[in-house]
Amino acid sequence: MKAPNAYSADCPTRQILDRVGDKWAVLILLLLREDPMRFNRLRRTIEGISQKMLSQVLKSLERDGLVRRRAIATVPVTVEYSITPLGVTLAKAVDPLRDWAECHLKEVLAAQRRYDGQTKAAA
Amino acid sequence: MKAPNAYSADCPTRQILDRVGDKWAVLILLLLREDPMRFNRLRRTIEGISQKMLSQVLKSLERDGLVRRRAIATVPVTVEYSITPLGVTLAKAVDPLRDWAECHLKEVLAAQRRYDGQTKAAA
DNA sequence: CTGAATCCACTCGGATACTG
DNA sequence: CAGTATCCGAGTGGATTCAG
Repeated sequence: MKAPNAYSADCPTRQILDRVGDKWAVLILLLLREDPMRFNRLRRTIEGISQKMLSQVLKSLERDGLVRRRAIATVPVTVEYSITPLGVTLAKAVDPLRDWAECHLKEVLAAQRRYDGQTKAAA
Repeated sequence: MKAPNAYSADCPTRQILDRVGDKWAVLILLLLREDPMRFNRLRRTIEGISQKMLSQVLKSLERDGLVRRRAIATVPVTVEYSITPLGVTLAKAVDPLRDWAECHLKEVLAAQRRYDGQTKAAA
Protein backbone atom coordinates (compact mmCIF):
# COMPACT_ATOMS: atom_id res chain seq x y z
CA MET A 1 0.00 0.00 0.00
CA LYS A 2 1.54 3.25 -1.11
CA ALA A 3 -0.58 6.32 -1.51
CA PRO A 4 -4.11 6.21 -0.12
CA ASN A 5 -5.10 6.71 -3.71
CA ALA A 6 -5.19 2.99 -4.30
CA TYR A 7 -8.65 3.71 -5.53
CA SER A 8 -7.26 3.27 -9.00
CA ALA A 9 -7.69 0.22 -11.13
CA ASP A 10 -4.44 -1.27 -9.90
CA CYS A 11 -6.00 -2.01 -6.55
CA PRO A 12 -6.41 -5.75 -6.03
CA THR A 13 -9.70 -5.14 -4.34
CA ARG A 14 -11.04 -3.75 -7.55
CA GLN A 15 -10.16 -6.83 -9.49
CA ILE A 16 -11.71 -9.16 -6.98
CA LEU A 17 -14.72 -6.94 -6.58
CA ASP A 18 -15.26 -7.16 -10.29
CA ARG A 19 -15.28 -10.94 -10.04
CA VAL A 20 -17.59 -10.94 -7.09
CA GLY A 21 -19.74 -8.41 -8.81
CA ASP A 22 -20.32 -10.81 -11.62
CA LYS A 23 -23.99 -11.57 -11.70
CA TRP A 24 -23.50 -15.31 -11.51
CA ALA A 25 -19.97 -16.11 -10.41
CA VAL A 26 -20.49 -15.96 -6.67
CA LEU A 27 -23.77 -17.75 -6.93
CA ILE A 28 -22.14 -20.64 -8.71
CA LEU A 29 -19.32 -20.66 -6.24
CA LEU A 30 -21.69 -20.92 -3.32
CA LEU A 31 -23.59 -23.67 -5.07
CA LEU A 32 -20.49 -25.69 -5.79
CA ARG A 33 -19.39 -25.31 -2.22
CA GLU A 34 -22.44 -27.34 -1.25
CA ASP A 35 -21.96 -30.03 -3.83
CA PRO A 36 -20.00 -30.71 -6.97
CA MET A 37 -22.30 -30.54 -9.95
CA ARG A 38 -22.59 -31.29 -13.59
CA PHE A 39 -23.23 -28.71 -16.20
CA ASN A 40 -26.90 -29.18 -16.80
CA ARG A 41 -27.56 -29.68 -13.13
CA LEU A 42 -26.14 -26.23 -12.48
CA ARG A 43 -28.15 -24.88 -15.34
CA ARG A 44 -31.39 -26.23 -13.91
CA THR A 45 -30.61 -25.28 -10.36
CA ILE A 46 -29.83 -21.68 -11.07
CA GLU A 47 -32.75 -21.28 -13.38
CA GLY A 48 -32.43 -18.01 -15.17
CA ILE A 49 -28.93 -18.31 -16.44
CA SER A 50 -28.40 -18.98 -20.11
CA GLN A 51 -26.17 -21.78 -21.22
CA LYS A 52 -23.84 -19.24 -22.73
CA MET A 53 -23.38 -17.35 -19.49
CA LEU A 54 -22.98 -20.51 -17.44
CA SER A 55 -20.34 -21.81 -19.76
CA GLN A 56 -18.61 -18.46 -19.79
CA VAL A 57 -18.63 -17.96 -16.04
CA LEU A 58 -17.49 -21.50 -15.34
CA LYS A 59 -14.57 -21.01 -17.65
CA SER A 60 -13.50 -17.81 -15.99
CA LEU A 61 -13.88 -19.34 -12.56
CA GLU A 62 -11.72 -22.22 -13.66
CA ARG A 63 -9.19 -19.80 -15.04
CA ASP A 64 -9.03 -18.05 -11.69
CA GLY A 65 -8.42 -21.33 -9.94
CA LEU A 66 -11.65 -21.08 -8.00
CA VAL A 67 -13.40 -23.99 -9.64
CA ARG A 68 -12.17 -27.28 -11.00
CA ARG A 69 -13.46 -28.96 -14.12
CA ARG A 70 -13.24 -32.71 -14.43
CA ALA A 71 -14.27 -34.41 -17.64
CA ILE A 72 -15.08 -38.09 -17.54
CA ALA A 73 -14.93 -39.95 -20.83
CA THR A 74 -18.23 -41.76 -20.55
CA VAL A 75 -20.50 -42.40 -23.49
CA PRO A 76 -22.17 -39.04 -23.41
CA VAL A 77 -19.42 -36.96 -21.91
CA THR A 78 -19.78 -36.28 -18.23
CA VAL A 79 -18.29 -33.14 -16.76
CA GLU A 80 -18.22 -32.37 -13.11
CA TYR A 81 -17.47 -29.01 -11.62
CA SER A 82 -16.25 -28.65 -8.08
CA ILE A 83 -14.94 -25.86 -5.92
CA THR A 84 -11.23 -25.62 -5.17
CA PRO A 85 -9.69 -24.88 -1.76
CA LEU A 86 -8.99 -21.37 -3.00
CA GLY A 87 -12.59 -21.06 -4.04
CA VAL A 88 -13.69 -22.11 -0.59
CA THR A 89 -11.70 -19.30 0.99
CA LEU A 90 -13.34 -16.81 -1.33
CA ALA A 91 -16.76 -18.21 -0.57
CA LYS A 92 -16.00 -17.74 3.11
CA ALA A 93 -15.09 -14.13 2.49
CA VAL A 94 -18.44 -13.69 0.80
CA ASP A 95 -20.43 -15.10 3.68
CA PRO A 96 -20.46 -11.88 5.70
CA LEU A 97 -22.01 -10.22 2.72
CA ARG A 98 -24.68 -12.86 2.60
CA ASP A 99 -25.40 -12.32 6.25
CA TRP A 100 -25.52 -8.59 5.76
CA ALA A 101 -27.96 -9.02 2.94
CA GLU A 102 -30.31 -11.11 5.00
CA CYS A 103 -30.09 -8.85 8.01
CA HIS A 104 -30.39 -5.50 6.31
CA LEU A 105 -32.36 -6.00 3.15
CA LYS A 106 -35.46 -4.73 4.85
CA GLU A 107 -33.74 -1.54 5.85
CA VAL A 108 -32.54 -1.03 2.34
CA LEU A 109 -35.98 -1.59 0.90
CA ALA A 110 -37.44 0.78 3.46
CA ALA A 111 -34.89 3.43 2.54
CA GLN A 112 -35.80 2.98 -1.09
CA ARG A 113 -39.48 3.46 -0.42
CA ARG A 114 -38.75 6.55 1.62
CA TYR A 115 -36.55 7.95 -1.09
CA ASP A 116 -39.00 7.18 -3.86
CA GLY A 117 -41.78 8.74 -1.86
CA GLN A 118 -39.91 11.98 -1.44
CA THR A 119 -38.89 11.99 -5.04
CA LYS A 120 -42.39 11.47 -6.29
CA ALA A 121 -43.66 14.12 -3.88
CA ALA A 122 -41.16 16.57 -5.24
CA ALA A 123 -42.19 15.87 -8.82
CA MET B 1 -35.24 -19.91 4.34
CA LYS B 2 -37.46 -22.37 2.55
CA ALA B 3 -36.16 -24.56 -0.22
CA PRO B 4 -32.42 -24.60 -0.79
CA ASN B 5 -33.29 -23.31 -4.21
CA ALA B 6 -33.05 -19.74 -3.03
CA TYR B 7 -30.69 -19.41 -5.93
CA SER B 8 -33.45 -17.58 -7.69
CA ALA B 9 -33.69 -13.86 -8.07
CA ASP B 10 -35.82 -13.56 -4.94
CA CYS B 11 -32.79 -14.26 -2.80
CA PRO B 12 -31.72 -11.17 -0.84
CA THR B 13 -28.12 -12.11 -1.38
CA ARG B 14 -28.60 -11.65 -5.07
CA GLN B 15 -29.88 -8.15 -4.68
CA ILE B 16 -27.05 -7.10 -2.40
CA LEU B 17 -24.52 -8.85 -4.54
CA ASP B 18 -25.72 -6.83 -7.46
CA ARG B 19 -25.09 -3.66 -5.49
CA VAL B 20 -21.71 -4.78 -4.37
CA GLY B 21 -20.92 -5.88 -7.84
CA ASP B 22 -21.43 -2.39 -9.08
CA LYS B 23 -18.16 -1.23 -10.48
CA TRP B 24 -18.04 1.90 -8.34
CA ALA B 25 -20.54 1.64 -5.52
CA VAL B 26 -18.39 -0.19 -2.99
CA LEU B 27 -15.40 1.90 -3.88
CA ILE B 28 -17.30 5.05 -3.10
CA LEU B 29 -18.66 3.56 0.07
CA LEU B 30 -15.19 2.70 1.31
CA LEU B 31 -13.99 6.17 0.41
CA LEU B 32 -16.81 7.88 2.23
CA ARG B 33 -16.19 5.74 5.26
CA GLU B 34 -12.81 7.41 5.54
CA ASP B 35 -14.09 10.93 5.10
CA PRO B 36 -17.17 12.76 3.96
CA MET B 37 -16.54 14.27 0.58
CA ARG B 38 -17.86 16.72 -1.93
CA PHE B 39 -18.81 15.75 -5.42
CA ASN B 40 -15.78 16.93 -7.32
CA ARG B 41 -13.47 15.71 -4.64
CA LEU B 42 -14.83 12.22 -5.12
CA ARG B 43 -14.51 12.63 -8.83
CA ARG B 44 -10.86 13.56 -8.58
CA THR B 45 -10.03 10.93 -6.00
CA ILE B 46 -11.47 8.04 -7.89
CA GLU B 47 -10.01 9.15 -11.17
CA GLY B 48 -11.49 7.07 -13.89
CA ILE B 49 -15.12 7.49 -13.10
CA SER B 50 -17.18 9.74 -15.29
CA GLN B 51 -19.33 12.37 -13.68
CA LYS B 52 -22.32 10.63 -15.10
CA MET B 53 -21.53 7.40 -13.31
CA LEU B 54 -20.55 9.16 -10.11
CA SER B 55 -23.80 11.05 -10.07
CA GLN B 56 -25.74 7.94 -10.85
CA VAL B 57 -24.08 5.74 -8.27
CA LEU B 58 -24.34 8.36 -5.56
CA LYS B 59 -28.01 8.66 -6.22
CA SER B 60 -28.59 4.94 -5.97
CA LEU B 61 -26.50 4.70 -2.82
CA GLU B 62 -28.55 7.47 -1.33
CA ARG B 63 -31.69 5.68 -2.36
CA ASP B 64 -30.52 2.57 -0.57
CA GLY B 65 -29.86 4.53 2.57
CA LEU B 66 -26.16 3.79 2.44
CA VAL B 67 -25.03 7.33 1.78
CA ARG B 68 -26.33 10.68 2.87
CA ARG B 69 -26.44 13.79 0.71
CA ARG B 70 -26.33 17.16 2.39
CA ALA B 71 -26.69 20.31 0.32
CA ILE B 72 -25.50 23.58 1.80
CA ALA B 73 -26.91 26.75 0.32
CA THR B 74 -23.67 28.62 -0.12
CA VAL B 75 -22.91 30.87 -3.05
CA PRO B 76 -21.81 28.13 -5.36
CA VAL B 77 -23.79 25.23 -3.99
CA THR B 78 -21.88 22.93 -1.71
CA VAL B 79 -22.91 19.30 -1.45
CA GLU B 80 -21.37 16.88 0.94
CA TYR B 81 -21.74 13.13 0.81
CA SER B 82 -21.24 11.01 3.86
CA ILE B 83 -21.72 7.38 4.76
CA THR B 84 -24.69 6.37 6.91
CA PRO B 85 -24.57 3.93 9.83
CA LEU B 86 -26.17 1.37 7.58
CA GLY B 87 -23.52 2.04 4.99
CA VAL B 88 -20.84 1.46 7.59
CA THR B 89 -22.20 -1.97 8.37
CA LEU B 90 -22.14 -2.88 4.71
CA ALA B 91 -18.62 -1.59 4.36
CA LYS B 92 -17.63 -3.81 7.25
CA ALA B 93 -19.15 -6.78 5.51
CA VAL B 94 -17.06 -5.97 2.50
CA ASP B 95 -13.81 -5.85 4.41
CA PRO B 96 -13.26 -9.62 4.41
CA LEU B 97 -13.47 -9.46 0.68
CA ARG B 98 -10.83 -6.76 0.61
CA ASP B 99 -8.59 -8.87 2.77
CA TRP B 100 -9.17 -11.87 0.61
CA ALA B 101 -8.27 -9.88 -2.46
CA GLU B 102 -5.00 -8.74 -0.99
CA CYS B 103 -4.09 -12.16 0.31
CA HIS B 104 -5.02 -14.24 -2.67
CA LEU B 105 -4.67 -12.07 -5.73
CA LYS B 106 -1.30 -13.61 -6.46
CA GLU B 107 -2.76 -17.09 -6.41
CA VAL B 108 -5.49 -16.02 -8.76
CA LEU B 109 -3.05 -14.44 -11.15
CA ALA B 110 -0.89 -17.54 -11.01
CA ALA B 111 -3.88 -19.72 -11.77
CA GLN B 112 -4.69 -17.51 -14.70
CA ARG B 113 -1.19 -17.81 -16.11
CA ARG B 114 -1.29 -21.55 -15.68
CA TYR B 115 -4.65 -21.77 -17.39
CA ASP B 116 -3.65 -19.49 -20.24
CA GLY B 117 -0.46 -21.47 -20.73
CA GLN B 118 -2.32 -24.72 -21.08
CA THR B 119 -4.86 -23.16 -23.35
CA LYS B 120 -2.26 -21.70 -25.64
CA ALA B 121 -0.36 -24.95 -25.64
CA ALA B 122 -3.49 -26.78 -26.68
CA ALA B 123 -4.10 -24.37 -29.53
C1' DC C 1 -24.58 -34.20 -22.29
C1' DT C 2 -21.46 -30.40 -22.83
C1' DG C 3 -20.43 -27.10 -24.94
C1' DA C 4 -18.95 -23.51 -29.16
C1' DA C 5 -20.51 -20.14 -32.66
C1' DT C 6 -23.45 -16.76 -34.54
C1' DC C 7 -26.95 -13.18 -34.48
C1' DC C 8 -28.90 -9.41 -32.41
C1' DA C 9 -31.37 -6.48 -28.90
C1' DC C 10 -30.34 -3.96 -25.18
C1' DT C 11 -27.79 -1.63 -21.67
C1' DC C 12 -23.67 0.42 -19.87
C1' DG C 13 -20.87 3.91 -19.67
C1' DG C 14 -17.86 7.73 -21.69
C1' DA C 15 -17.63 12.31 -24.06
C1' DT C 16 -19.71 16.45 -24.65
C1' DA C 17 -22.61 20.32 -23.91
C1' DC C 18 -25.74 22.84 -21.12
C1' DT C 19 -28.19 24.59 -16.48
C1' DG C 20 -28.79 26.57 -11.81
C1' DC D 1 -19.68 23.68 -7.81
C1' DA D 2 -22.95 20.16 -8.71
C1' DG D 3 -25.25 18.28 -11.47
C1' DT D 4 -28.71 17.04 -15.98
C1' DA D 5 -29.44 15.82 -20.94
C1' DT D 6 -28.12 13.85 -25.24
C1' DC D 7 -25.52 11.20 -28.35
C1' DC D 8 -23.30 7.10 -29.47
C1' DG D 9 -19.81 3.30 -29.50
C1' DA D 10 -18.67 -0.95 -27.06
C1' DG D 11 -19.69 -4.65 -24.46
C1' DT D 12 -23.35 -7.83 -22.20
C1' DG D 13 -26.12 -11.36 -22.46
C1' DG D 14 -30.25 -14.08 -24.42
C1' DA D 15 -32.01 -17.18 -28.21
C1' DT D 16 -30.87 -20.21 -31.51
C1' DT D 17 -28.18 -23.33 -34.10
C1' DC D 18 -24.48 -26.54 -34.73
C1' DA D 19 -20.80 -30.01 -33.05
C1' DG D 20 -18.05 -33.54 -30.45
